[in-house]
Amino acid sequence: MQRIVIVEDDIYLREELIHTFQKAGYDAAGPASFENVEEKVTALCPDLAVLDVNLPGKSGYELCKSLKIKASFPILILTARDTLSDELTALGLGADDFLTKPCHPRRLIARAERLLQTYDKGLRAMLRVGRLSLDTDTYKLVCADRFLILAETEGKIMKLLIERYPDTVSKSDLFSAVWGTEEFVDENILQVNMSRLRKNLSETGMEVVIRNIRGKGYVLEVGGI
Amino acid sequence: MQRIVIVEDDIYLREELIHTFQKAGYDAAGPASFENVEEKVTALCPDLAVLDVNLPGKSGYELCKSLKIKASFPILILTARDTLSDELTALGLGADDFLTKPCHPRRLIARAERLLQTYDKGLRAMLRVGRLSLDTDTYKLVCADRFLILAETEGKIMKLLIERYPDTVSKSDLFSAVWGTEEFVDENILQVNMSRLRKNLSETGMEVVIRNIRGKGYVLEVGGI
DNA sequence: CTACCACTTACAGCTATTGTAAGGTTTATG
DNA sequence: CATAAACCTTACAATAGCTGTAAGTGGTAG
Repeated sequence: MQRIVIVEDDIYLREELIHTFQKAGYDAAGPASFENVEEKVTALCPDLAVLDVNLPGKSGYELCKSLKIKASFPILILTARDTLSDELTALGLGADDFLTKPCHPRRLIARAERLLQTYDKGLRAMLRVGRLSLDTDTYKLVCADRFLILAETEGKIMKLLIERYPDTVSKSDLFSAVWGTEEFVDENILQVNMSRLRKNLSETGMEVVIRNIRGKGYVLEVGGI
Repeated sequence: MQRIVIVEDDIYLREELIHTFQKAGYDAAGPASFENVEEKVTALCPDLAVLDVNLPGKSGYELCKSLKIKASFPILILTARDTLSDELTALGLGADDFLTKPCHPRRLIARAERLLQTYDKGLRAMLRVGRLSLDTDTYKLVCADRFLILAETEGKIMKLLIERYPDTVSKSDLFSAVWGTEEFVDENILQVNMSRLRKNLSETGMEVVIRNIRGKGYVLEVGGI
């Protein structure tokens, strides 16, 4: 479930926002007091922060700026209708999106979902099996405290093995996934790349093994699962 | 602050563990009821889970196994002294570390810290400025929904610009960081690579600009901060 | 205007990756 | 235990992408 943090001083509006998001299936929460708000927000590891910048003492602007520097999540700014968005951009806040309040809940949800989707793409590149993860853009394979950057062909093999884990992957599936054809012209090329991949895995000392099932294909075996 | 989740059915032991970790400066918490424990644990995005496998109904083993498959955090297993760790490994739990209870708080903290450190390394490779992040192993640069994989030289330049953000970085600093020498033999090479880097950034449509300060050096400017 | 700093493009050497070739090892089976 | 099929490994050459050099253009301060 995706977590949304609401930063809003008006208690009624805050509860309403939280309720709106909860109804929409999100894990929504918001701090009641504003001491160390920044820490409170980041500690929650939210997927999205909804932030009212018209907080008491103008601190909302500062909070937005400092969150922006470190945040790994998008920020949706709520602002009173009479505060021009030009003013906000002029202040260099540059949030991911703006919305003037009061606003229709459906409009808010729609904007929030757009932001969540956009930011999610960055994470979609990560495949995971147990403590093993693979970045399918760079083919960086991480396992516990070790990592390994695979060449493209080896990376594609690893990708399929992880996607199909814990099932055995047939050779023809590997051929179509890596070379785009089932009629493998040279049967050997897969084995050569398997060999290279296995060598890399063992040289890095990763507890990851690719086991061959005679006549069936290959399976991934991850240590510590 | 790093978050540690405790899964322990004995209420007294649970509170003691939580207290121990809180005293040590961690954000510790643990669910009181065991419905949907798995969801509850993952929803908290912990940096470490401490798990008593002797939960009622043997469900502790199942929980550990299913967490292990998806978890991005290490798991420290607590087990009664009479349950042999061999039995645990035999069950294919393969946790990141074991500890028999009761155990000395300092011992527990030490083990936990070792695990946190180990897993942290994978994240240390990530530099961040606002919504911009750089993996210094692969030089994958991510900004909002776009990404770009930089060549080594361009990546090293980007790395220094991010590390020094928002300061201006002098040419000689760039030379020593990228080529390891301040006496830049050919002044041009830096500009060539700057040119390539800028071209890549703009072609990807990233809101990231490298500005030249005549006679001083270069600064990074990230959109949306 | 001019000297200096900054930018861009083209080119050639180098390195990592890839597929081919050839030969070795393991495993199932009669 | 002999044989064939499946699987594994190493070496080599072609290729593609990265890097620095060269050479020339554009912009700015004094």
